[in-house]
Amino acid sequence: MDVKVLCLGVLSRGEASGYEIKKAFEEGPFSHFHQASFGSIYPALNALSSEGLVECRAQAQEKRPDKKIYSLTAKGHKALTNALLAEPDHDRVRSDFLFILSFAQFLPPARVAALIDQRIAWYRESLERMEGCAAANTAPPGAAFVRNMGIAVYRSAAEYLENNRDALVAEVSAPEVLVAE
Amino acid sequence: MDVKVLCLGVLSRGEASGYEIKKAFEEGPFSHFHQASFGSIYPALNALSSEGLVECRAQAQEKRPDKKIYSLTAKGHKALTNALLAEPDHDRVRSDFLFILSFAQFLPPARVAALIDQRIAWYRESLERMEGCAAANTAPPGAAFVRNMGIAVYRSAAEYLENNRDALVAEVSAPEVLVAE
DNA sequence: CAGATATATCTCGACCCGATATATAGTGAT
DNA sequence: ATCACTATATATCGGGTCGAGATATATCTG
Repeated sequence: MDVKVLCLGVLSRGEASGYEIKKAFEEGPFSHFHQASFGSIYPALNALSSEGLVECRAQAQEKRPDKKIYSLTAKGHKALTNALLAEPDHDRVRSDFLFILSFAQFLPPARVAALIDQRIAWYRESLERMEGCAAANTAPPGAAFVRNMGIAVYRSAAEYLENNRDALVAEVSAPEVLVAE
Repeated sequence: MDVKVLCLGVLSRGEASGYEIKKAFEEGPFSHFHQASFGSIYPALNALSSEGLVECRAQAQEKRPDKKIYSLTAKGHKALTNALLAEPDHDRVRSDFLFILSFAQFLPPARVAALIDQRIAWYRESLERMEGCAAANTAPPGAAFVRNMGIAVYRSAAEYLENNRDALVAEVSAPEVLVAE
């Protein structure tokens, strides 16, 4: 599942510029399970264009760089459905937060507490954004399913952090006295 | 948080070879929130070695390639605690599964069902492995905290899939009749 | 006894991210 | 009123990382 297929997927929801595709991965409906940078999106769009999978229409803008609006061709739509039929790669998660926390014994307790508090706040903000998205009714069934799964998972993560924060901070604060009891 | 720091972290739990470090990311305690390939681990170990952050002791093995066992130096441990104090990068998730599912309307319903069933089975297997890890009591507090968070999140993901599977399959099976009712 | 799996290191091409360059306009702070 | 930051918009480049394969051997499975 490379960036070319990712772009095809975003464009299947409607025409967009490279900049708008980036935003779909930053704040949009794909933000919690995929991302792509400009350094991969723009080359991908060029390749897609020369393969005839997308069409490009330049929109001249006053005092702004021309907006290049891309849209899916019939051939592009076929390529997308074909790519979606492939066996998905296993999920990949990279969380510096969890890596750092797993060495909590090397950190000052106050830092551990702050790290967890920041993360809880981030989850709560993301949840508000995801829940407040009114497009949930009009969205296709798959998109709604995936969005609700994101909400369920984020909620359980936030709850875990809230319920176990104090215990961890206490454990890294108190020296190994507990063992003696 | 590059692979060099990741290796330092694994080695802080005890000496290990490059092969064993890889396994820590594949099946071990880091598997659900970080990963690293040989193509990044071996160069990282070499760099770490020439910086004096790790020591290498070659263990000659009969009829096997020599095992190079790395261990943390005092300088390496200091570098690790220092790196852990940095602000963590935001988490990154890449899930082809969710990307594909978000376009469920382009897939045969049987494929959607199979995709979800496979994923439920994968979560259940992972949960068994994570829960069956007896080292939970002896593990340092941070590691146990992170492991239990993984269990909580995986469990809620599996439950969501189990509870919503049939509804999604029904929605992508039935044509847009529901709108008329 | 063949084939798969596990141990073990290492390299290389392809791919991708993050930073940076370029240009302009609006917004908030001092 | 000016300074700095953010947003819109495209594009490239260096460096980091992945996945696949090369190499070698032993053990387990059918």
